[in-house]
Amino acid sequence: MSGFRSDFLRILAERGFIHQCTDPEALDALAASDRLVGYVGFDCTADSLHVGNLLSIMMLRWLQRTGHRPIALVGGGTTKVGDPSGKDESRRLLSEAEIARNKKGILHSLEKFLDFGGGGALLVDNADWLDRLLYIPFLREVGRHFTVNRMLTFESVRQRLEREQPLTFLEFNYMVMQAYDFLELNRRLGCRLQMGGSDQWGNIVCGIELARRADGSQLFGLTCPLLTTASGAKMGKTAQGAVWLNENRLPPFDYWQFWRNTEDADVGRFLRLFTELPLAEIARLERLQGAEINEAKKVLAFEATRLAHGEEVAKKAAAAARSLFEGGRASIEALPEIVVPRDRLAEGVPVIELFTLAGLVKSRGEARRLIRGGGARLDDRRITDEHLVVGEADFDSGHLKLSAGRKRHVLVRAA
RNA sequence: GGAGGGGUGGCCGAGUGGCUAAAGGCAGCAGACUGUAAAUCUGCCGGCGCAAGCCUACGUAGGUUCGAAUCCUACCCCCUCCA
Repeated sequence: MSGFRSDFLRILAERGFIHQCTDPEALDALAASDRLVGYVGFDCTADSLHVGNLLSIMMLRWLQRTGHRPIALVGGGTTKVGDPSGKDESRRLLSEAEIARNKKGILHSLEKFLDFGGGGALLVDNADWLDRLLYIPFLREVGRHFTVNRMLTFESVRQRLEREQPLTFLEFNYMVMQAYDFLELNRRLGCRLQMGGSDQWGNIVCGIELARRADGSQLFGLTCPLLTTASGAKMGKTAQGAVWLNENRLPPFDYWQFWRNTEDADVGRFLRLFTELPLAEIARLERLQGAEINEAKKVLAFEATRLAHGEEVAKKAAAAARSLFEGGRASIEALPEIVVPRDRLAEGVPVIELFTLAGLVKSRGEARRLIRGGGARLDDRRITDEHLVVGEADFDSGHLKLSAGRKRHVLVRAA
């Protein structure tokens, strides 16, 4: 598979992005000779993208870097329907206002990775065409190219039917709409390629078939593997939920930490997928053994954070981690922080409450347990008294560091 | 339409009148060991409370009882077999 002539496919193949691809030779020839337009769809269910979307985002980024044009499609229209893929239950429907807010957040995520400047990447919303469709004309133009027989064979549909879980007609239409998106993007913007996770294969192929039947044009599909960690856990999920790309959802320091705590066995693979370091450099890092592999993890954390949050922020996160874990001066400015008014401090605030405010624990009871278990620290001193009250006197330096375990820290600032 | 089985904490899954905030497992959190890894071991793991205790919770709504996840009634949902 590595005999690709185009930079785009060669890089994706070398770095491990390619799971399945329709007609790779023809796509390669196209990418080698022309400016290719390709897209990925993101659904609109949250106001930030997360690490689970990162493979797709990186594919778009490489598309742009190798001289082609990436399109990010947000599913403002399809989100009103809900994708049955892989879900065993229907998604809840979102209101227009929620969708608008989510779109803004998604653009914020993407802007870090793609250049939306003139002639560059494009952000489109399929609501622009889906909202205006008329039922009868749509059925006549598009619906006639789909057979229900074929639709029933798709994995997402079959699963629902086999488990005898309800699949509404609304959801059943999801693949038709996604297929139509591809057709529409091809007609409007000359888009020839759709990429996505391997779970999107069926939907993508649907679009390719539709375009062939409706317009006689050849479109292409490319999917990336579904990522799991070496231990088999789903990539990008932690205890607190998804690993978000937007800083308002997840502090950059925590993002950095997420990558820093990668399992040994995943380091090489992740460096290839989630950074843009040269492969030779990655090969060198990957060969590090024992404790030395920590160097590779720091590089991974820095590079990944740089892409998502910028170089300055990545440096701060790295510095904060260094001071936290490797001693050295207090360079803790990148830690997540909360602000407590001075007059409240004057009255005295129970530590238990501080931990709850900082979001390090979910309830006061959990804070107590943390203290009893010896996992709570205040400026690196273990807290032994769960009734401890923090007052203004504890804030000579203007801030106080709360720690839950070795890895989770929040800075409390007096204001 | 008929017969039977079932809905329990984030998930799986025991529990058939008080000893049940509910066994066990998974996931999670913390501690120890390490390399901020993995594996292992220990503790914790509904909310409020210093505690005693109070509140919330075993599909939903009622009822029986001193006392119900457990018994009764109705309803909703799911599964298996038959027509």
